[in-house]
Amino acid sequence: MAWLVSSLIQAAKHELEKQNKKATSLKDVAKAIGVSTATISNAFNRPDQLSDKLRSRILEECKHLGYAGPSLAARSLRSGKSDVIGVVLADSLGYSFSDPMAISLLEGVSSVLEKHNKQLLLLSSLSDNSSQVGAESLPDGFIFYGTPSQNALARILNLSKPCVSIDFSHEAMPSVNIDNRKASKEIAEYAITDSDDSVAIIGMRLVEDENVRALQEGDNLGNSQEIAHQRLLGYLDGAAAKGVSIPFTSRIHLPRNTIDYAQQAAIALLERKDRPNVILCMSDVIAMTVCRVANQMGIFVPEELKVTGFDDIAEATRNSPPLTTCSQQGVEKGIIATTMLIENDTVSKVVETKLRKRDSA
DNA sequence: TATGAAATGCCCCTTCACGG
DNA sequence: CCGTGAAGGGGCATTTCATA
Repeated sequence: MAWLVSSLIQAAKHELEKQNKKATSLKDVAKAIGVSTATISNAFNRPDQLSDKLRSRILEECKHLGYAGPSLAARSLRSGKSDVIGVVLADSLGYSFSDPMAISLLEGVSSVLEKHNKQLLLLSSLSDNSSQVGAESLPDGFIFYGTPSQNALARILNLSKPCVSIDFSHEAMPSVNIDNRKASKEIAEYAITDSDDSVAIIGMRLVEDENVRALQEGDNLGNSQEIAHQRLLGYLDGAAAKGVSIPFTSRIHLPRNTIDYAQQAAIALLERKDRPNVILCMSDVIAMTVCRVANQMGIFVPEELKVTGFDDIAEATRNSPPLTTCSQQGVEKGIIATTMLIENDTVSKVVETKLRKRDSA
């Protein structure tokens, strides 16, 4: 009798501990059902390893016990795999969700991951506290979208997991890129029709400066492989091919690709006495903003002002007037990069861009 | 005795090797 | 064919050990 009571107390105590401490584990259900842990695991993951009868009994019991199946965390601990792919965004998550290109890219990435039953983990290289190891220990591989912070890059490379970069190149991984310089040259040549044209450029992140401003001679443009740098060179190539030179005062830097900054730049350019009649913009967001400002000022696009964008986001076709821009196939880039990662393809790819001739230039 | 370093234990699961 | 025991894997918590 005494034994019975104490064992009941033990059982109750055990039950209580289980309730407020931790969730039911594979081990718990194995004990409760009276089979080995391996058999439970097999029942969920390898049905061919046990009889249908036992398997259905186990699944039924597990449902009763409130056990949904082996934990992902424990599985990845054992197998060293998680079936999770990390996408490292150069910008903050909040900004990225407002960036149409990032959205398109993720659409492409997700479509491939879904086919392969893999999960997606979004990381921002900015939310990166010194040397602290964070969520990046989970994924089996990484896709970098845009140049990440040095810290994040170093830490992730240190994990020796497969990586693919998009829109930048790094010696340690294959990349998916477009030819920014060529594409920019092409669109500039298309928009500039006359050697008398007065051309301006609005780009983002040309220099390290938190203010909207014109470039100056001697500005340090940083890494020559940077997208903005390449597009700038492309525009200058195109202008030169048409016999036009673009003065520093007409090369405008924005700290980020946002409507607010673009508006500042647009107003400044269009209020000039010698205002430009062609504005080459490094993104559709900037170009659409320029169009809107021009409309408000009573300047006709494209009759008095030609505007070109870059990216070919969905809104570009709905702009007034529809935007002449360069399609850089965001979805496609996401698909290609993810496929490379999954198939262990380490050959870098250049995705073809397409000039979209619409009405703004 | 106080402190830092090294060893051990655990977590939870998958999977190899092997016994009825 | 069915099923099981036990190893092992990365990091954290705890214990043990060694040194100043």
